[in-house]
Amino acid sequence: MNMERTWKDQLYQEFARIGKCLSSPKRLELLDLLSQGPKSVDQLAKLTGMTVANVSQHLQTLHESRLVRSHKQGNFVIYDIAELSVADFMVSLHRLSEKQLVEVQKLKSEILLNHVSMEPIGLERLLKRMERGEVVLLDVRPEDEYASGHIPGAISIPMEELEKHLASLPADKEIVAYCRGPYCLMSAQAVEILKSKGIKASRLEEGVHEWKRFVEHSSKF
Amino acid sequence: MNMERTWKDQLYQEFARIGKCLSSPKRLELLDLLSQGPKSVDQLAKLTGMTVANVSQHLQTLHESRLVRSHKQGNFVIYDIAELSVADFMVSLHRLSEKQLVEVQKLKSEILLNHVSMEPIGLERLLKRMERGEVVLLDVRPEDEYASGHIPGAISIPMEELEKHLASLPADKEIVAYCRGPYCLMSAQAVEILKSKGIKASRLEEGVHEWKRFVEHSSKF
DNA sequence: TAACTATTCAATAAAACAATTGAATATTTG
DNA sequence: CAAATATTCAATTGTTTTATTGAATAGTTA
Repeated sequence: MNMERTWKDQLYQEFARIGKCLSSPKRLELLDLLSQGPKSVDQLAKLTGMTVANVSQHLQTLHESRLVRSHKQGNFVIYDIAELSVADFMVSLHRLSEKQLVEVQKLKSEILLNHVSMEPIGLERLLKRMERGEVVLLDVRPEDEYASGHIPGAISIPMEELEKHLASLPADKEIVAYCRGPYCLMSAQAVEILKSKGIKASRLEEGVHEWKRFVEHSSKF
Repeated sequence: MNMERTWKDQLYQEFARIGKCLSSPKRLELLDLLSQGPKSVDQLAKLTGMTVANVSQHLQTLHESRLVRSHKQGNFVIYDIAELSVADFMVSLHRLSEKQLVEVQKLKSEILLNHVSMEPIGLERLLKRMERGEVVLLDVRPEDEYASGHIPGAISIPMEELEKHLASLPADKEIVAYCRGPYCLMSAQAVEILKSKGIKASRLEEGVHEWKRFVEHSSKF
């Protein structure tokens, strides 16, 4: 049988291994969560609403395709994305999905209508205004996610502690809140809380990886 | 039941629709071929070694996820990628697969060992040498693929016509051949033919989309 | 060492998928 | 209008995949 054909078949078989990882909604959610920082199996189970056994199984699939890696820490097994490029690839997938599938666009806009008059600020404008000291960037993700990577200049106040720490925010400046990315609602909730306290606030749709891609694509010279 | 949970489930369901398209080797091969230019169903069937019915089925899956589009032309249905970004996404997938899966690296290097002493030229060096007029870039894909997009400055001689048209090549310059990309072997075969005729030649691994990405990432200023 | 916790393993049942076949449709050509 | 061609449809089969359950393992703490 044709040599070249079998070679191609094997090659595409391999590409499809990565593809198979992306064919389950739950696995995609796991990859997104791990993109924000390492997590244990039952942390992931709680965040996704899956059973632990189920999560473990999915993680092994991802592991076999080298998209995640793990190490043992005491009783826990901590999973992490295998490479930064995996997170970047997830951004590509989100972008493509949003561009091609109206359903994604619909879902996104529909949820933001629930969160009143939320015109998001763009990355470019945000960075300019931060330079001029006009706004404060607020990272509302859990502390450990902030610790494993955040947009430079952002301060960290996890969602649950936001109401307690309102005082520590500069009263005169506008607040821009961000979280895990375009499909995470924490920042939207944060903005609502801030607004309800009379603080001027807006939402940054992008997360760390979207930011990273932005600076890489715009700062070449 | 939790509002946010159902929203996320729907959203990731949609992302996974794109993922499912990428979970079959044959569908990936179809996407790669269509990235090079529009093709009819049985053209694709011949190129991939599948039955026509099977190809048609896969194409419909891809169509439902808006990764390809089609129009009727006489008796034929011509399929095409829906967006340039689909081709770019495929490049991302290839890159990620090659980075994470040793199997892909192995398959790639093993086939290039069959093609004698084939040190490929890099894009950067190629473009410089083209500017200086030291090399001629040769596109060995079928004419219509060249017509629907090629690296600027390249001349088109489809693989099958190469031996006939050897005379039309400048005798004093080195030839660099390219084809559909890193996983297409036409350019390697072309180089072998050229070398056997005593013409100095080397292979460019990259195809049109890899080139496009290269210039977009390096020419920002 | 015993109890406890986090994770994985193994077996199962239900659902989704892929390849195959032959028939049906639509368009073109003689 | 009949024959030919390209594609799609529909039904079938065998294979993979997913979620679920309960048991097994490995490491920790009392």
